Amino acid sequence: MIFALVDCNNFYASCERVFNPKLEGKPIVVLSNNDGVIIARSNEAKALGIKMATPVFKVQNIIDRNNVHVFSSNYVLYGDMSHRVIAILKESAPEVEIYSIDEAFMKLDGIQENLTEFGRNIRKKVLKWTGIPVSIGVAPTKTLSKIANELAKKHPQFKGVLDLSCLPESKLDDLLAKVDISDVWGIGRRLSPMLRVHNIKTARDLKYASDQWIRKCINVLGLKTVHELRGIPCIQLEENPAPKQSIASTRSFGRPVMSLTELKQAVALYVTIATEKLREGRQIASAIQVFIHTNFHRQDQKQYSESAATMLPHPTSHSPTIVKSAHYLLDTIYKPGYKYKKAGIILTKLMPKDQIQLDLFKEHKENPHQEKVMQTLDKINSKHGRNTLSLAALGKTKPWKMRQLQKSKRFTTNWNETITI
DNA sequence: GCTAAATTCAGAC
DNA sequence: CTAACGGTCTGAATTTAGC
Repeated sequence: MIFALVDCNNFYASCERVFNPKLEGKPIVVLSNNDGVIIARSNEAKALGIKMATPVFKVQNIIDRNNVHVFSSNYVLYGDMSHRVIAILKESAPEVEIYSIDEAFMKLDGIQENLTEFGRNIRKKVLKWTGIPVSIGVAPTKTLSKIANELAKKHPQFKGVLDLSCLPESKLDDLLAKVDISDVWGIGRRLSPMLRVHNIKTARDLKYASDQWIRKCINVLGLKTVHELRGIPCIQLEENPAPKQSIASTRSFGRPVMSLTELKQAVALYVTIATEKLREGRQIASAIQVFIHTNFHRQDQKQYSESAATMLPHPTSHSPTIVKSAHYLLDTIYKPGYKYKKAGIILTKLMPKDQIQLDLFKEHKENPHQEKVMQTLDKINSKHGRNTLSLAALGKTKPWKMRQLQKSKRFTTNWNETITI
């Protein structure tokens, strides 16, 4: 088998740069929702020592001194750019798995061409048509293609494309010996230190670890990783992802929230967001969880964190019904006197819309009227823009809504935002 | 003491 | 100027509940 992993370089930062070419060569960072932490950096920002997931205030002086350009995250823009990149990949190979907003696996079996050349062509095309630079790693397993991609990105001599599929074993091992254990797909912050203690420090060390030991000290996923490093494919390409099992919508607030009224407005908004996704996937939810908590980072303030869950009256995607349940749960967990920082809802026990499990003892049919109302609402909002029509429960002012002070325009999806001067 | 369900942990990006 | 630290999702392991 031959896999390719295509990964957009510094994706969010690159998207910002496409529509603002003056930023070429300049340091850029993109912030999380609520402008709290750094979630993407251009190469220039990385070179300044700005690390991933750092709270902005901790590197504010580096930002100021070096005139780093700072953006709030603009998911509408990034999502649209992602679609454009994926569309090009899909016309280049028959089997493509969209792995994340900035990554895709491709199956390259049966391609006669030299695979490095093939990769270079894709790279050129994506850059020309979208403005986004990508790196491509080719290998006999997904895990190795991830490593190939990392190496392609890191070492300029590969010009963005590295094919490990035709390398002799000893050469491959030399490369794997240069890959830190924490950079192996599936080895995270708990396993890396544990493995290092046992003298497994590189991808090569892990490749030659004993199966029994790995099974005992990690788990079956660890074993799969090891086999994949040996070139034995254990993780298949998933072109059609399984339907979602849960849908969450959770946000930090732009300022502390104390009142139940405001929490209810926020939670109603999160239900709206989650049920839109639910209906888009033609699913319905059977249960809901709600949680609230104070700011964990404020040791000077009293802390409170609670969650609660309930079954919905019947499986549904009707937002007013779900808001009612969410508000009921909020009533049970809310305690006055705390400064809440974050709230969220999670829809669970999802099922396909057309396969409602009928309860033997309950006379409940999905109300066709409710379904119609939701369809009409979705139609209006897709035609006239999100939020054209929304529940009164969201409130009008939303003083708690997240900060996004430095957001770029939605250049590719909104007519009013296409031109900048 | 078993299985099933719920919860927690760890991982990814 | 203040004060300031993401969001979504999955699969396995672990814990708890129900018999």
